[in-house]
Amino acid sequence: MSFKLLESPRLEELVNYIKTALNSKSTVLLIGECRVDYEGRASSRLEPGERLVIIKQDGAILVHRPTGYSPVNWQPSTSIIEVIYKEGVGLVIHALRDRPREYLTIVFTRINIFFAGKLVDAGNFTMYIDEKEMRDILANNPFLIEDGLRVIAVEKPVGDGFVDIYAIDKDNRHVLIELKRVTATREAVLQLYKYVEAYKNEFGEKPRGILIAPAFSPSALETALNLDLEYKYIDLKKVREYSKKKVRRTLLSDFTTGSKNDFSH
Amino acid sequence: MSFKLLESPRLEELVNYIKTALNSKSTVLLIGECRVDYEGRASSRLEPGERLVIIKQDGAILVHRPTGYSPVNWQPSTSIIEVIYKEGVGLVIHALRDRPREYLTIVFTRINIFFAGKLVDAGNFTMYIDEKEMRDILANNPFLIEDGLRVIAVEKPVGDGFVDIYAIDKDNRHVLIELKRVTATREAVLQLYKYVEAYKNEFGEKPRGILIAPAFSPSALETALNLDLEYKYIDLKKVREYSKKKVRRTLLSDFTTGSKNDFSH
DNA sequence: CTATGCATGTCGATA
DNA sequence: TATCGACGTGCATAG
Repeated sequence: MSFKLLESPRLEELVNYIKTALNSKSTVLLIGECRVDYEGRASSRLEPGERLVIIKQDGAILVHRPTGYSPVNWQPSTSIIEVIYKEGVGLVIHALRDRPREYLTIVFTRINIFFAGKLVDAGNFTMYIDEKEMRDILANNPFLIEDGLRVIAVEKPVGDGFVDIYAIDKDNRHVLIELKRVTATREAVLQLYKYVEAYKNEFGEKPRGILIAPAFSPSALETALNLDLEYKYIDLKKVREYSKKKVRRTLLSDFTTGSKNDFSH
Repeated sequence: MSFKLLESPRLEELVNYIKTALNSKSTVLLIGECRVDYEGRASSRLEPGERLVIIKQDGAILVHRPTGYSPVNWQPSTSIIEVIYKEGVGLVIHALRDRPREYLTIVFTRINIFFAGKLVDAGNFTMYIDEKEMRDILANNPFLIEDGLRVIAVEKPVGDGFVDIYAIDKDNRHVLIELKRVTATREAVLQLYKYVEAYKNEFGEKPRGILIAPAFSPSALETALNLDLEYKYIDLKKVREYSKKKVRRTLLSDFTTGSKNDFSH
């Protein structure tokens, strides 16, 4: 990684550093005092304070306060970025986004740290269980849901939606299965209900509706009961064992014991 | 702002710097090569690459790749953070979150930049139009919706939800109004439909249902038609004019003209 | 503390 | 390109 680092630079001289960095698709970090205006789908104003501003290699901009997960202001990667020094005002960074049309303006009155560097990051990112994979695993291993279940289709179009799994049970009844990877809410039950009703209208036969999730909110359980829908708890750890991707678990104990080989590949 | 900045530090010596920084509730930035494992609601693995890691003053952790708005991995502010140097492995940062129980592990094999500083940020943040304010403005100025409309309540409980505005029209018909600050989708129409149906069941009278938004998706329009619901376009700029908060617009021209007093307060 | 719905949601897939 | 649905959604608020 090649980078440029400046401590407490003068704002005037920084303009060209930033422009150069942006032109060469570097990642820029600025730490200092600024205020921020945003105007677009909504509008906001952030009064002066010390923040971290990140301008990424694809033009994404993040303004982070010293606390919290979310950036207080931002612009996704489609931005056009201008950098100007205005005497008596400060270092002005202006980001324009098309569709939706949005403006973001950052005005620095002091900068403590400037960093610009080309980060090289080709590392692969794998998410091991998302809802799609959970669906595929259960579709390929329907006994995890119920004995004697035969899966006919995944993402079967029903009404104006798609039910996750469509199957026939051991008594030859039709089954619509809706999956949630997290706690199922009433919304999930209503979604399943919509499918069941649409299926009934479309195919003339009322199917069983089963909601599968690792947990259920009370209102979900109540609604399921009222709407004559079934629900079934699923153990994600168990599902994960059937994943084709090998998942290497990282445990807290890896770091609290003295073992040195936890990360050997 | 007091801060500590190190260029290409040795990982061994960095451990104490980081611990000290975290203890004193400083914001920590690390730029270097790392890999990341996550395990919780889902699991993920990020192979080695150069990234920016932010540990905020409240314990929020963000791992940012050189592109994109979203952090590739993160932990919100409820984390417990451990920092360990493991010979032959690297600098290990471990963040544990309760509820939901989630583990995040970052392993640095090289660090180019270490920054730790106490950012002072008391600046006020104002969002000028969110849905709540849009609702209040329309409730206080119902003529913006329709002539002769009398608002009875906002956030009126209907069924197991709350309709944004409840009103009586000039013909004394009951009206349920659902607001969207952005393009209304079919989901928004279905939500309104739920309220209209629930109201009918609860109060024995079928109310008018009006969906108000600056734009509508085709399926929203179609669904509204099918479900006998009304829709009305609203101009957010017009609504904004009735806002009690004075909005001072920040325009691109502010920075492209020579004026120096654009940010005077 | 849980449940509910908004968000400048963002992001990917799809028609 | 617009629309749709998922997300490790996060987050505030109401009950």
